[in-house]
Amino acid sequence: MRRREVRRPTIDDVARKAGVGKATVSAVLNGRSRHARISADTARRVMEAARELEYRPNQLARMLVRRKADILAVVFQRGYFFLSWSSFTAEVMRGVSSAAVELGYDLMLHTRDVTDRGEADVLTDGRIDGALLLRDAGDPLVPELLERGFPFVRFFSKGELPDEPFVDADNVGGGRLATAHLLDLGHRRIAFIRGSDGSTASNDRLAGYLCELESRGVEPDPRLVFPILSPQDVPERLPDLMRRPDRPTALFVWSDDVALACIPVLLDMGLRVPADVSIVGFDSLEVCNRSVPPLTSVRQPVFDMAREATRLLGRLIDGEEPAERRILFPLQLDVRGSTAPCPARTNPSLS
Amino acid sequence: MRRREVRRPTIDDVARKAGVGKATVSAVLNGRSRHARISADTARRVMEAARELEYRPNQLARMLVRRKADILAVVFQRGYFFLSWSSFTAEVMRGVSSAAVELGYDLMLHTRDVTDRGEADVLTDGRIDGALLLRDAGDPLVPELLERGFPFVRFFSKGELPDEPFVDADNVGGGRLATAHLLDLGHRRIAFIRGSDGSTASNDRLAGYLCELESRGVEPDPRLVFPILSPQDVPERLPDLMRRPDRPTALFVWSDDVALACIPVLLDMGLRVPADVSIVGFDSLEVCNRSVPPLTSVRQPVFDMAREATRLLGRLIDGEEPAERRILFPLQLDVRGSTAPCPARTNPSLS
DNA sequence: CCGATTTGCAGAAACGTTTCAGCAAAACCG
DNA sequence: CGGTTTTGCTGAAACGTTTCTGCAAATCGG
Repeated sequence: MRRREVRRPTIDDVARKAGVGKATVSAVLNGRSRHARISADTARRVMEAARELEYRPNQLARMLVRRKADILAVVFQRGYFFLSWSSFTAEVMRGVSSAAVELGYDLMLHTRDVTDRGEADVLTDGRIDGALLLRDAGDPLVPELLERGFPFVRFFSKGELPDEPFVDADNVGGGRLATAHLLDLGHRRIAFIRGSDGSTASNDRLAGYLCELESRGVEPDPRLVFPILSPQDVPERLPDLMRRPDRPTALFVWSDDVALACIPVLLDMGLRVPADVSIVGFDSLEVCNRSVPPLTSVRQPVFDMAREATRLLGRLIDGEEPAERRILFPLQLDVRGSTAPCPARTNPSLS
Repeated sequence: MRRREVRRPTIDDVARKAGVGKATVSAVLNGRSRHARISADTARRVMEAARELEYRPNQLARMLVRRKADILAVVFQRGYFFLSWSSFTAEVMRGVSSAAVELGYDLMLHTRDVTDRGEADVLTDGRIDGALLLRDAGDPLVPELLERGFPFVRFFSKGELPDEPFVDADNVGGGRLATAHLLDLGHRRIAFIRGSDGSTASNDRLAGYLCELESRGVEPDPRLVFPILSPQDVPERLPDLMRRPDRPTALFVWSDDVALACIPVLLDMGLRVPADVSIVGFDSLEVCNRSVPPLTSVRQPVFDMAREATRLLGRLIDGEEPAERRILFPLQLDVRGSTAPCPARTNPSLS
């Protein structure tokens, strides 16, 4: 596919052909001319020349001089992006791209394996106007970007630093909601399947779970807080929890993707859902309706949150001082088919 | 987050600080100096100055003058990317990014809603060195790019034009493999669930299915070729096929994602898998092992194919004339638990 | 020790755009 | 009609790199 060495026409070619200066061409093509007022006749000539030459401005040159790339980066936890892509991630990307289209941005995914130090460099090297960050708590990238004054918004995790813009859900409240639902159904041995240590979302949900248990006078059992980080790990890990003699009668799982992976594994162990074990997920993605049984889940407006985060980033890039740079979305519970009253006989803690 | 207006240090600043010309700085930092030979002492001074100033070259300027962006685009069928992201897509991206890292490329996803005409313009505007295309048959973008001499590789679809580089699997062979397996199990009423009309992959698998049926003397029934384009559509569409009195005893489904979505729906209809209905998927992704029952599927080396396509693209960008610019991967069948011998009594076409 | 070669570096051009400052000509005002 | 403002456009500077050309100084060969 030898690259055809026909030089693409430049703005000079258009200017020459139309018999005007290139400043005029630029003004005509960009419309927004503060200084230059263009006569209708000249504009027509320029347009015609551009059309005939099939002129398309070189975006790199534009970006360089305008100091604006019209590109946003989406930065996930290192390695996360392609390792454990999930329905959740897809929904995030849908929300981001929906807003990006409206604001006129393209999206970039950084895949190069860079050191922590290098990561901030890569983001601030001019090719990108701002970044959406889905990163763990205590990430060194965040203070680095903040210090450099590079526009970013953290989403689906809580901002930790003063002045750090973020969009998150009320995960503590969500944790309470799910736990309260299971308690109301009579469950007492409720396990919380948590995610990564660094995930503020998972940690907040855990906090809500503990808080609700205590406020209802149920003693939390630390052995019922059980980490499963990804759907892949479920077949191997979950049986460890469920084969205990005092196994839980309900699972509150930090993510829909993990919760959905639990169902076939439980079935395989001879445990029916929800007759023997109730499950509550988190996010309430569309797939929750398609599982058998449909998954009860705390609804997080993932699409809207991603959208809002992107718009906030847009405002920050434009140099606006948004009234609210820390946005918290409320949560609510979608009760579906995966939760049922606690089966009295199989619960050793009841008698 | 007012953008700190500290000007980033440029190559001039480094040159001044080190007391050398900027050509020297460039030579030192890039190493590969054909013309310039640098003394060890000068190199040290430059490095030191760069470190002290925390100098990071502006990539835009580099890209402009080098006429190289070190960025690859991944271009899916319009709208596909975020609408129906799936395990398959994730695997594709894993393969692409794996090769991209090795070759030193970043990845870009185009999300802006552009017209067909505009799409080629966006790709060739200088921000990107080459593109990986996952597009339907007869896509107007392809001849456009070919004519402009822009480097691209089509993957997971068959190249149609002369000289068009592509990486695909032997889908006809795969279709025969799956169909033969079901025929061997005694099935005669085998449905083929096909994807989009434009998908060469789905069409080739259909061709293989028809070919194998005929070569075994089984009359193909056109009513058993049934389109379901995405997992979301399964609950609504599949019952139409399976409620017929002469319903098929086996499904050969064009994609794992759709095949996996069929299992709960069939269960819901009271049909056991594989006792009542056998299912064969396509791709044999890792998730096939995690379903209940595990999904029999034609294995397509998605990761390797994506990787190979990316490497081919790399060579095309470098202006090499690769020996083979049309790569076809062979397929094989992974028999798992979702296929079983045909149940004689429930198949009206047998007697 | 003299011419030829190599070494080490600097200045300037180039990449293709946007934007700033300027400048004639035309239009306007009293 | 003389001065001010507006109109319509142009040339040059700027963006921050890489790379080409050139040129002294150092080294080498005999």
